[in-house]
Amino acid sequence: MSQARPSSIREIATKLGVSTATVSNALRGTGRVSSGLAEQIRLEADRLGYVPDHTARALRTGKSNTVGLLVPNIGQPLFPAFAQAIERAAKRRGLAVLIGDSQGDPQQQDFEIRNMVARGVDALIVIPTRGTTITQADVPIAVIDSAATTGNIAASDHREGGRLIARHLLALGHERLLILAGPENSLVARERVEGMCEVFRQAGVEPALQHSDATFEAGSILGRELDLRHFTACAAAYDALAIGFAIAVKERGCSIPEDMSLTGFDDLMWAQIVSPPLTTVRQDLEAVANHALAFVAGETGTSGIFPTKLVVRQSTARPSAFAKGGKHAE
Amino acid sequence: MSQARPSSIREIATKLGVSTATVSNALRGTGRVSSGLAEQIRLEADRLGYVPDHTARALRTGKSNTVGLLVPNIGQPLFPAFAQAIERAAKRRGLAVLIGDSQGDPQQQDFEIRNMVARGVDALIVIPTRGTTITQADVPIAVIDSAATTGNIAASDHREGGRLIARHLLALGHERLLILAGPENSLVARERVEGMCEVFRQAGVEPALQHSDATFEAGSILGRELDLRHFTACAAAYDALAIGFAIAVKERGCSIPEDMSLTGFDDLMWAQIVSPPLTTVRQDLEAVANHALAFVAGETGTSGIFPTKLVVRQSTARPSAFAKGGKHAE
DNA sequence: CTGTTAGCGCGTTCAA
DNA sequence: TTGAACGCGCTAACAG
Repeated sequence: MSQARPSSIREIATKLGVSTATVSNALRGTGRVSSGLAEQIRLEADRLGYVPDHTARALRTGKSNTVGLLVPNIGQPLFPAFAQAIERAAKRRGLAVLIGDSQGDPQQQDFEIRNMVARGVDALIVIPTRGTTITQADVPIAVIDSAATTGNIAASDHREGGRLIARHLLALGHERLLILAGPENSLVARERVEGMCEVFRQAGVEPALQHSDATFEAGSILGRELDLRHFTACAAAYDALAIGFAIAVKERGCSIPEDMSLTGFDDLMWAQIVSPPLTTVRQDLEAVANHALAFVAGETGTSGIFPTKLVVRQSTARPSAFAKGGKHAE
Repeated sequence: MSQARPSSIREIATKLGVSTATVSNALRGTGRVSSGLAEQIRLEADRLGYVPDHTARALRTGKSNTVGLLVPNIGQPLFPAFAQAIERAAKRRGLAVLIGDSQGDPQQQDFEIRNMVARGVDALIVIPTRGTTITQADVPIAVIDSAATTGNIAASDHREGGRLIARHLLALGHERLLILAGPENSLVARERVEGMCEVFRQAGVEPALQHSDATFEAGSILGRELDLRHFTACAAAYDALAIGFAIAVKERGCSIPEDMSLTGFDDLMWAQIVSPPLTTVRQDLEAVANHALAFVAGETGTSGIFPTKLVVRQSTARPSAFAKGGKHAE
């Protein structure tokens, strides 16, 4: 249907008997071209369905108008949400997004970074795989991780999010707390947990910490194996963890929130569809994404920390301990 | 840390007193270069950390080794899963993936296609937004939709998937069926539903069809509003629909699978975490993705239809009608 | 058989 | 407004 050779700037130039430079100028509004001629050129370009070749332009200008986005694992539901936010922020700036998945592997991550730079991305947005630091590359990099990460550029205020959760649970009257703290080497998880602990300790409450992967499965295992009798509430550092935990403890006859309150973190889509819907903390992904893009676009030179929001649903309630004297089902 | 100007082929050439052509030949193993010289060149390239400039190479060769992936909405959980599969398949072939989201908007979709072509992608993988046809572009396009779509290149056998569901429900003894058929203009949904209906009708069962969006919310509304008394089982064309439905009917006191069996379609991650875990059909995303890539890479010229798999979980059971005479709770 | 020269591709940019 | 150089890797034609 369409010609194999898309028309070039030269074709237009020849047809109108002008130079390629003039066409280039006219089409981009740069330089000085008489308005009449500019109009003709635009018309002819339209007629030919001319589309500038990004590749050639990139070669000449050194700008590809493409950013690379590197996520740790796009299979985990938070990252598609991030990717979507970043894609939107990029589109607003006329940038395309080259996506890569490090699949949880630091080597893969390094490889992808190099690869993307070689492919001429103007900048990189990296959500680092746990426990890794980003090696400087030849392009601006915006790291999205935790405020504590060296070189972090955009992040949610995970620590404050942890505080929100803790205050919520304290306000409900919980004093015997289990924290599903996630992986020990995750800075994000650490921030979340420290935020919680800080508030709990100020209230004279010492929570029990339990580390694990950040997955649904890990939560499920903990829910099956932990001794729940000592706790009236459980705060997880990730929704996935909380959801896995919820399902496992329900099978043991522990009902949420009657026997135990439960909170997550991230407000994944799941959080509202599990039963009971999960009280959790939502990140402002749009804001984080936008700041990351603004940074690599040179619009700002500072890093941004963005507030999170407590989302209260039905998985938290006052402890039944008040009524039942601390006994749990089973 | 690193020099701003990545070293070029010329730099190596100058340093070794040879021509750029020789360097190019040596580095890519083409042409004739004595093995000794080739080795030296490779060493020097290594020492300088030389990385060929993809942009320049792309301009000269007309190949960018990049494919564009266009999804309808990356917020919907099936598409990240697809994206991941496609990214893997692309990586195996040394291709990078430029990702775009049409956000359910046909115009956006058109724009993205043009944009990606202008950016020099070698090929496009498009999962079309509902009810749209892909306009031919100047690069190979692999459309992933339904076997019935004109120009479809890779798809799961949605129709057979529908048959699997129907046979499963029939085998359990269900004869009064509700089908949540999804959007009327979705070819994928239509295939799934037709597969079901075909089997049901052969068994002399006429299911009731209910169209709606493919979303969790739509399922939820249907679950609240439909009159359930006539049905012992409900088969949804999408997991999201089934899950929304499940939660709504549970609130009405209808329990699954005791009062009503329920099936979904796609085997999203959610399907196993809702309660009860959902009986559904799983697509072989890897196979579909791989075929799409194989097609645009010219490895195959045919379209591929890939089998789906029934995943039986706890949302389906024999109808209680046998025991209770067809009465439902409420 | 080994290596070089010259110029391509295409939009941008600068001196004229 | 323009001609010509430019960016950088690739490649056909050519020379040693």
